[in-house]
Amino acid sequence: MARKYGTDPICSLDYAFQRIGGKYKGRILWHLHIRDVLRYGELRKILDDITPKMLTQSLRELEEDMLIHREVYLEVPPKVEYSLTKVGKELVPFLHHLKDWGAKQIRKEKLKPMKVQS
Amino acid sequence: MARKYGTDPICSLDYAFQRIGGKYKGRILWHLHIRDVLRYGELRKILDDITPKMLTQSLRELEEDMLIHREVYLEVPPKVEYSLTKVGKELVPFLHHLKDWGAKQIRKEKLKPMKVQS
DNA sequence: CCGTATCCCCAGCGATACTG
DNA sequence: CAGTATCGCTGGGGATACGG
Repeated sequence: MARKYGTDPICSLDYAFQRIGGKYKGRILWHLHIRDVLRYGELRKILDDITPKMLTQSLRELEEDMLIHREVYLEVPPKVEYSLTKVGKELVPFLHHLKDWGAKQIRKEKLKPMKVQS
Repeated sequence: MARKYGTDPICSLDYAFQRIGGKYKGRILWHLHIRDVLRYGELRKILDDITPKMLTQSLRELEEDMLIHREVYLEVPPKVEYSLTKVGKELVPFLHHLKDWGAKQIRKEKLKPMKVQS
């Protein structure tokens, strides 16, 4: 394999986007920040638009990039917990900022449709 | 059309990622921050791995989302300048920190290949 | 409960040529 | 100079079924 990402990163910004880009990674990191520790099934419920395949895939890549930690408990029934690593936690302020920015834009959009009026 | 993005955003974080995600948008915003104003041809040179199609497409979407401003000068030869809007500038701290984070990870990776040694 | 294994689709991206 | 127009590809993502 040797190529996890489509292309080599052009710069550090590119590098960062390759790691936290994708459809679900931002939200996964965010919820792990909010709840601190989450089990596989909990993540699946929270991100209720995700398939098991995509969830596993996203989690594996985040783990490989050292952004999250995976703790397996050898029990019956099995139990697996995910949490942010130190490196992953360093991204929290930025996710927060980005989230606030997004919320602000959404609020603005909601006020716009008034454009078409007499 | 009516659907510029594949899916409706699930939350504000999702919303934000839909706007600045994609392969080039982050870098475009970043360079507009650094250089303040850039012409089409200048952007094309700086992002030297981009095709005119992708550059135009990215710029149009960023403009539609009010993150950048497009100023056309009716001259011969034609001249078009791009710059960040107020809303776009609000993303700069985020991009800055994300870039620093990326740079830090890259530095770490460079020290790792020592793993395979006697 | 926590995942794999398959198969498939499509939107994002790329290459190239052309134009006001 | 600053873009369009066309066509083609490919890998990220989706649906569904199954396994330890």
